[in-house]
Amino acid sequence: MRDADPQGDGQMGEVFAVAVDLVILTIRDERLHVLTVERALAPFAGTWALPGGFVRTGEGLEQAALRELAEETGVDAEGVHVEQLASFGDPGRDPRGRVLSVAYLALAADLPEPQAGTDAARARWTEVDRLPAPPAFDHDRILAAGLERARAKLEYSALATAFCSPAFTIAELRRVYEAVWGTRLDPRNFHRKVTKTPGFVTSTEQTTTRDGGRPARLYRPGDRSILHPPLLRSAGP
Amino acid sequence: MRDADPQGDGQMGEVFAVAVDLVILTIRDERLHVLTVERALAPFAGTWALPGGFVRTGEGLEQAALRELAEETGVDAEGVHVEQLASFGDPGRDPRGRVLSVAYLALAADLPEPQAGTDAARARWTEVDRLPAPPAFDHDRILAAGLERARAKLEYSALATAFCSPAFTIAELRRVYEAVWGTRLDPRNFHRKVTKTPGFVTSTEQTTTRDGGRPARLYRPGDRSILHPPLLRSAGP
DNA sequence: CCAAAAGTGTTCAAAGTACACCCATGA
DNA sequence: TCATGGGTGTACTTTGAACACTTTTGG
Repeated sequence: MRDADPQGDGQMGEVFAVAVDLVILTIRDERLHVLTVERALAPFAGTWALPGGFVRTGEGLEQAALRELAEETGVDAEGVHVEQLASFGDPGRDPRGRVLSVAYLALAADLPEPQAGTDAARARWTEVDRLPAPPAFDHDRILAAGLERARAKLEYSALATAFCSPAFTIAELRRVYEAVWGTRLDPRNFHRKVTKTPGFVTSTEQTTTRDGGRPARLYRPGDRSILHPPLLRSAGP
Repeated sequence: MRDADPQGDGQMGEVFAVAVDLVILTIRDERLHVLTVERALAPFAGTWALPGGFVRTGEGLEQAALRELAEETGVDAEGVHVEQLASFGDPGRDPRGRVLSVAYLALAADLPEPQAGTDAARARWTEVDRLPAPPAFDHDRILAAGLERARAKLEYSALATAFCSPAFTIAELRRVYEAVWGTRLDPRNFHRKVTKTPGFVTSTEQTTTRDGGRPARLYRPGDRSILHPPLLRSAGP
């Protein structure tokens, strides 16, 4: 099978168009938001969708994702976490033909209001649990996969720092967890846990009072992406 | 971008062939093995590769993965865990043209010696840390992703039961962890931990003496796929 | 001064670790 | 009988949860 002509005639392999779609998450006003666009053209004109587009000739997948990210948000890859999420390629998911979409998950600190890209689509931040249903294509499944991935990875990785500005306080990091998980965490125990997990955050000498009260020390992301031990959501009572 | 003709002319989107490749893992002789094929045709004739093939017209991605799995192992999906792993589609990864490969991870109980599929390729089980280097295409990266996924998921999911026969003993389950992680676990504490994690395994009334010694109770996989609390690899001393 | 948030100490409970010990089989 | 692995009890250590308390700023 592997040896069929890759430009096959449909016997050994169908011809696909390949798109990248992005689940771009950020935290605004202590709530989790996703970047959505309103489709201008058919199919699904007028309904919301995830930003994305086709992979160009000679372009890598992640390269395409970063290009779309820049087009939609005006942000270069600097400081934004991007990882591949999953691929969706079942027949019939796009009425125009056989389209495989490679979904990417991007996590960013609070970004400026997005600029519409070169395509005529209005982009905006939407709170994830106030989305109008349903989106174009199978983008509800893609978004669900992105949210699940983000929620799970907060537990055992240092991913939460990707939602923070380059220098952040422990309280700001805690509000990331609270927004993504929809829970409340004890500020004092959280502080201890984070600062005692090796490689999670590294202390700077600076402090800030931007949250009011006593000055809080500023931290930068640590050098480890996997946390041992993980920060577990409690199973609940 | 999303609105380009999906059968585009290379301006708005390149034409891809889409393949599925499988990382099929099992445990034989208490060691982790992966199913490999020896390529008969160019490119990379004579080198090992992961089993896989092109997605056919009108065929879903997982459907294609299950078909390849059946072709290579003679096993139907029954009792085999299959999940999507990641996609690899950078230009140049296949000398024949632009090929995107959607990799799947499959975990199975010890299977009979594989039958070669319809393609002229010899398939066999290979111990994962005794693989001759390097494989065809970027299959070393795909395999590495599969191993990492399997190792990580054992911690926080009930995935290990996918490596066991339908009725298994706790010791057999423990040997799965030991093989995949390459560690030793205390049989007594492991037993308690597994049987006290709700939904991990469900007890049957039967016992077996196939491992020698006192009869061991047989278990079936439980109803939960996510474990709370997880079975953690220790960070080490 | 007070309010607010940062950060530390302390206590109790829950979970993990190590290992002594008994159990039920086959040879 | 002994060897072998299954399974339980228990003591000790580590971690987590709850919360009283002190610290350092702004107003």
